[in-house]
Amino acid sequence: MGIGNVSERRDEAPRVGVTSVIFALGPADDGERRRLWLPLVRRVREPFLDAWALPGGPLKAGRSLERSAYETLASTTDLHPGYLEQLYTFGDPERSRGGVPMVSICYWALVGQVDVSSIEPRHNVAWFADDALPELAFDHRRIVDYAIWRLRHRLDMPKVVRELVGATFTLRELHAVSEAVEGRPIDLANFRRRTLASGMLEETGERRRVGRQRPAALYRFRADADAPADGGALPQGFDAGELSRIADATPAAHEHAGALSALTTDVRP
Amino acid sequence: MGIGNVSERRDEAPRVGVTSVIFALGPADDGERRRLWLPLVRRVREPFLDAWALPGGPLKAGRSLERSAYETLASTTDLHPGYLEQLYTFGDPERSRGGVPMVSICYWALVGQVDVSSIEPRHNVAWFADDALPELAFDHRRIVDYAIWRLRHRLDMPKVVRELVGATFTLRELHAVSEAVEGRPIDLANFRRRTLASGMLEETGERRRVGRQRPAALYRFRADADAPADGGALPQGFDAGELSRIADATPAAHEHAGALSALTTDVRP
DNA sequence: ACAAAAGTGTTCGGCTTACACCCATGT
DNA sequence: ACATGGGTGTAAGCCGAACACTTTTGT
Repeated sequence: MGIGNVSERRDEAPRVGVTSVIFALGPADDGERRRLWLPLVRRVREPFLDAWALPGGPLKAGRSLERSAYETLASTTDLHPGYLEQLYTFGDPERSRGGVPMVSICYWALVGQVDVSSIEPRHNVAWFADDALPELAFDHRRIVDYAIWRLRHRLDMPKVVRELVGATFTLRELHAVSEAVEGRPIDLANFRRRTLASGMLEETGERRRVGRQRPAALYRFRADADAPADGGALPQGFDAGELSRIADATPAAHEHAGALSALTTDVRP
Repeated sequence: MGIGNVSERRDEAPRVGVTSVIFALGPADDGERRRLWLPLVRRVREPFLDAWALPGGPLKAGRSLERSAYETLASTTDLHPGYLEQLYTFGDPERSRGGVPMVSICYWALVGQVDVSSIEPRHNVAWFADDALPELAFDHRRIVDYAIWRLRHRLDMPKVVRELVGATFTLRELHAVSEAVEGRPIDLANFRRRTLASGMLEETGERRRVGRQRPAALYRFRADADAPADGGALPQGFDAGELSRIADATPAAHEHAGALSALTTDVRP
């Protein structure tokens, strides 16, 4: 893989791949703020041999972009995403740095709350906290930063938040999630009022006690809270229900699990 | 082009194209609100033969996505865009409706203020006002709606607004542009205060008289107003200066003008 | 003087912020 | 009683909407 053949490769037709930034919300370690975790894949080829990279795979004919992203997720994490949204398409021919010219259609996804230590380790896959990422291959660091930025701008969407807190939750739990994603402290009293005033929540009637103090009211998102306030017919992310339909159209997805786990988007086998 | 070969085509590898939604700000017709205009291309092939569609062309190897979009623009309008931003990538295999499975990387662009009636007519290219569009091929109507939505959310960016009003302008002109893009009336007095309070404008010291009334102060955007307030290293649109560099890397662009004018993204020759 | 546009003031309500405070519960 | 978290109150400040108003200019 010398430098000599770079100029030849540069004229090849670009390959198309789908790359995913996958987020999971980690547990609350000893009273600290919770963190976002994401799985990375170790590269087994040049360029960037042995570096960590975002999971990805080639775009296969006959599959929608979302389904390709879904399959990538399933094969690298064995988890089913609860939310999936297109992020950006990168295609600068310089970005593959000696590899084949590559167009990467990037997605970001949520897989819910995960106890990272309990995930069964997989070959060449590891999870990292968002504030302790290693050096990444290609321009993947930029892509991760962009994905985090997007997630932070989606905290007003029930589709997204529901995936991070579960179906029912106390306002304090919701608050903790917001602080974890925003990466900054948020006044609890004001958060409470603002959130209730949004009209997106309803009480379940039940209560939950966390420590041994007064139990807190449990809430859920109203069924009609997903209606987009702004533009209706615009490209949106997919929530768990929509994704299950995508998954249903992928009957053999689990059998192929692992087949892509050593691949990353920006190189072909 | 019968139905019989659809299933065969479905398994082909997807083609990649670049599609652009191009906006120009039309003149103020007899005191009415100004409108956005956009060029469309008449299809010369099935499917959707003779329908209007967004201009586009295949993604060529060795070119960045932006440069491909830039070339598409130059060849269909003979105008140089002053702003260019990626919109979304569409890739559902169903969308080509009998054509070859197609991935379209969509961009939107501004080409400044245009007197549509003075544009020299081109074969198979025509300009339409945004509120009087014809039926569009494929899912192009959705793409246009999304592009308009995005433009409306970019009115706080000097890069974008500068392209619509020119280098210097009165507050009333700026106000008229905002109303045209937002598609709704905006209180002039409040607009004036809000805009000045943003700190992005500075007076040129000169004045301009439009009718025969009191002349208005001329403003320009401050040189440092382009600094993104939010995320710094995130994918952004390209303004005129950055695009000129892209164009410089495209020496033969004008010679090829017209070569793509009859193409649209979702079909290959 | 009048018309038309430039430009200013003022009031109102909604929403965010900061922070003090009371309430419920188990040890 | 007291600690801990659940939940409420309140005052200050910012910002946009609405709209009345003054100023400047040419005819």
